[in-house]
Amino acid sequence: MNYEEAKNKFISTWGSLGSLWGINKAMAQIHALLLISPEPLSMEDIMEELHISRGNASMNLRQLMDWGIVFKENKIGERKEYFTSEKDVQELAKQIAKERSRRELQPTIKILNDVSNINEDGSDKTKELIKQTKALHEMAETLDIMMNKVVGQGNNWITKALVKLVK
Amino acid sequence: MNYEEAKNKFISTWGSLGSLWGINKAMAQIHALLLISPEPLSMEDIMEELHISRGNASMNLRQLMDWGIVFKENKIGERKEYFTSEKDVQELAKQIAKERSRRELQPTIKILNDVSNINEDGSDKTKELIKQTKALHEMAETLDIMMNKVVGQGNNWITKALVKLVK
DNA sequence: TTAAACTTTCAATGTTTTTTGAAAGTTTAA
DNA sequence: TTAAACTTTCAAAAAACATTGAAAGTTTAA
Repeated sequence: MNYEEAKNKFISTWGSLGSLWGINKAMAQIHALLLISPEPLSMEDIMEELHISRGNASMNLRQLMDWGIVFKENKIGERKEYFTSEKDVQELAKQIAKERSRRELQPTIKILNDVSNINEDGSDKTKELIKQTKALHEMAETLDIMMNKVVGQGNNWITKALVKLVK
Repeated sequence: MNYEEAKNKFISTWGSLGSLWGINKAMAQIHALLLISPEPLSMEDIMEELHISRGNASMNLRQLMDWGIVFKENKIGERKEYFTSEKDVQELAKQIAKERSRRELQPTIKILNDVSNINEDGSDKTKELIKQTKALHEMAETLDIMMNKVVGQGNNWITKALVKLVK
């Protein structure tokens, strides 16, 4: 496999993986491209490499910046904007975990909490609803703590120790 | 909030969360319904509760069984098939983690491995591609271990200890 | 056997999401 | 100021994905 093949394989894999994880293909592909690019790229560069339209590039770059994993960069003496991705995968994971917690997990936790606090009326179905949503609530909170405190935090020794322990 | 409201809220929340996690809405809703149902339900019951067609119910039930989180059950003397979900959320998480590892993470790890092993040709871009895919490969393997060995395994004391440690 | 009771399949249809591209908007240099 | 260089927005088109429902398939009781 030569460089071009490897690059394309990586970009398209990352792209289809992205959609499984709730971000769209173009967004994931732009991210993949920036991640392996030693130099910042302009919007023009990105459109060309990935064969996507200007609008598409613009919108997805914005989303990536909202996620905090892609940044604008300005070359002195140039009007054009350039983009780079967070290159440290530890930091990348931290940022992604943090955002997914905020966008998905926390709203879910709130609803699980509301639902699990309805009035116990003695019926089987109410008991089951309360029991199961309580259990999910507890699990979601554990997961939330993991995502915010364990992933990518400076205390990465925890992960290493854990992996050694269970491997 | 009464039982009906709470139930509907739970089902629709679980349904839209599902699509964020890569399974479709009907599938997630069927799962939610079975999770809080004290009795096994027939396909008819499910179609009625969720207002979905027979075909839809059939296909998504099959997928849930493929994921190993929903089971067929036969009532004696009855021809009809009934369905229940895995009720233990710990076991549920284990099963989901295992399947996602198998379906998504492991194929990705393989590709990251292939890509990170291309010939180093001395160019900056090749160096960067190798460096980044190696880092992602390592991270993906750590995550894979976590998903298969830590989540839901009998050794749940690990999770508890970890949460206490970092909370 | 047969036929009733049930489940599965799949082409057609409907829905949602993504993408395009051209017009509107913004910034900067002169 | 103006106009060139660039970015953003958004309605319309395309693509992807989910759902329906009727026909085909399967199982079981008699």
